[in-house]
Amino acid sequence: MNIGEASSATGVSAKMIRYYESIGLIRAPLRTGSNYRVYGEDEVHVLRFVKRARTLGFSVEETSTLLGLWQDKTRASAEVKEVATSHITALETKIAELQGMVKTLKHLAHCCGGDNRPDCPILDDLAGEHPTTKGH
Amino acid sequence: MNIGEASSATGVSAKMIRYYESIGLIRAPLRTGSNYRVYGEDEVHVLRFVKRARTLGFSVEETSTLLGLWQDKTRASAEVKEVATSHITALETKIAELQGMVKTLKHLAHCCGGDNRPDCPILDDLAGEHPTTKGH
DNA sequence: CTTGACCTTCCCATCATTGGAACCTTTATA
DNA sequence: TATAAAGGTTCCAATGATGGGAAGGTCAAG
Repeated sequence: MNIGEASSATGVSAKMIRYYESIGLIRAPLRTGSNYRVYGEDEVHVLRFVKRARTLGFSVEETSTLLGLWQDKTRASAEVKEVATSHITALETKIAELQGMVKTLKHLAHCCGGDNRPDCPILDDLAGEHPTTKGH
Repeated sequence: MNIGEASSATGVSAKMIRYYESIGLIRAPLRTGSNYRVYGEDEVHVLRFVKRARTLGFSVEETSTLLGLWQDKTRASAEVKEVATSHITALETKIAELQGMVKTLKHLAHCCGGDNRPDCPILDDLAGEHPTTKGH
């Protein structure tokens, strides 16, 4: 299997497969006489693992840790759970942050006429004048 | 006011002030004879506008648009509302995405013993074996 | 044997921000 | 007044994850 086939078998682009190899996330595969990368089932399995972890929002660094734990037969599940739960916490922090932005923006958009007049509470807020918070 | 004072007056780092100037988001200020940037109240006001917009998650590009609308006395508030609401939509899409990740991870973490045994549903899921979804 | 699809390496761009080097200016202190 | 600290200046590089593209080698089918 060459890189293009491995790519379509895993959903990881050929570009990214080479990148993951270059940063040491995955091991360099064997090459053909004409320098083509050759992938087998094991490599595809690793790539799918990486793909899934990335889809779940783990960074490449975290994915590397998880990959190490996966390949370590003696690891404790507690270690994995620790990585996962701290990732959950980070995601929830991010979500709360975004929700705060949405809340503020929705309030401003609600107060904004959205018409042809130049008065705009959104811009007023951005400018640091807060007339919308007074009368509401 | 030099760049350091403008920075502490607005919460925008001196580095970023120079950057915003270099990409044309803000105008280049006057300079002293010794080439120091000089800021006045107007510039500080603009910087605060930028800071607020960035805090609300608008990209620099969007911030630039909003800044243009702010400085355009004849603009319609509808234009501003359009920028804001499409940003809200983007934020909500991102939130939903992150919530999906959290949901999956919480499910996996819940199924994971978190003990000293090597069995780990989280890794099993990442590896593409889905035993947790069966018995649940 | 040519064509087109694939592979290789290498460099560049993104987005917003930070860090640092090398150097100049201003201010405070000994 | 000499000097040191704190600030300014420009320029270059890195981050994280990915995409784009050029220049060139290789493989398959027609």
